[in-house]
Amino acid sequence: MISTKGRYALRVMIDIAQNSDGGYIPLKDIAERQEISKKYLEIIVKDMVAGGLLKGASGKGGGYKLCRKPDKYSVGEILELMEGSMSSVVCLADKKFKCPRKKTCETLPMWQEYDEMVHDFFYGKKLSDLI
Amino acid sequence: MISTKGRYALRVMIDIAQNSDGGYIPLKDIAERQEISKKYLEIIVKDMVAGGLLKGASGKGGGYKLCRKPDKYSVGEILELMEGSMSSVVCLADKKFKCPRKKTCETLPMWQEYDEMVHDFFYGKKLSDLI
DNA sequence: CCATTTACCTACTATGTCAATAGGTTATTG
DNA sequence: CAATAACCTATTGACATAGTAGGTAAATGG
Repeated sequence: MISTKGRYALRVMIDIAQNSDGGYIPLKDIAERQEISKKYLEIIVKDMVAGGLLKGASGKGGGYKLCRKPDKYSVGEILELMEGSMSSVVCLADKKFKCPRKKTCETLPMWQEYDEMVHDFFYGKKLSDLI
Repeated sequence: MISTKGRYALRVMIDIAQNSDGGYIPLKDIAERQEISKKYLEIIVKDMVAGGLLKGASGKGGGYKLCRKPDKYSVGEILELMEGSMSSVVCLADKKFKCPRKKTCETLPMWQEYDEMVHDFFYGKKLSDLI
């Protein structure tokens, strides 16, 4: 299940894409439009800046803006940053996780197939497709 | 992320399908083969009986067996029973959840499309496909 | 008929994540 | 230099996960 972090992040991106003319948008405005607590959004937006999705600027006239054009962001990239690994099972989420049943596991191929499908879906969708 | 409940349930089903000749398989045997705590499996298997996936029998010669042939179980049915709703977002998981942004939500169509894809994937896969 | 086997039942717990809230400090600019 | 806005650390309540613990009830083979 996608948590608020991923969903809100997506909405922030869309909000900025729709309301910015290239300048910075203060978080206060985004929070009001999206009806999400500004305090909570601060946490989310901080991760988005650290992850290279947004650029932030302090002081008067500051706020947040996109780093790229909307068609250069995939939804998968945004979700993966906020939600951590998008893998369906631990076995595939953690590279260091060495399952002793790996060779004989009857379900692993299905999880792999599933993960691939999900990956393709979300990385195929661009931010621009949502606007 | 699929939890142990869903994953273990699937493994129990496969284990029974592979090791039963139509008779009951004691949980002790399944737990040993699968290397999962028997105590924990009890909880899982209990839900599976209640959900109509397995049939249980007490006493000597008892245990668990499948109710149907493996090709009559879909993976989706098993996962949905153990994990609850398979929906990607709250908005779609809870029928009673009335989102005030439903009409204007830019992301909802994507979640719907995603949920449909996931549903088709897991309901298309049968238990017999995993054996 | 009874000891053994097995399912079935209730309760508890440690750990972690989610979704926030609270209260500050730093940076920028009109 | 005051207002604006990002940035930072810490805390919290609620809930889910992944079990553990210790029993009772039912069925059967000897």
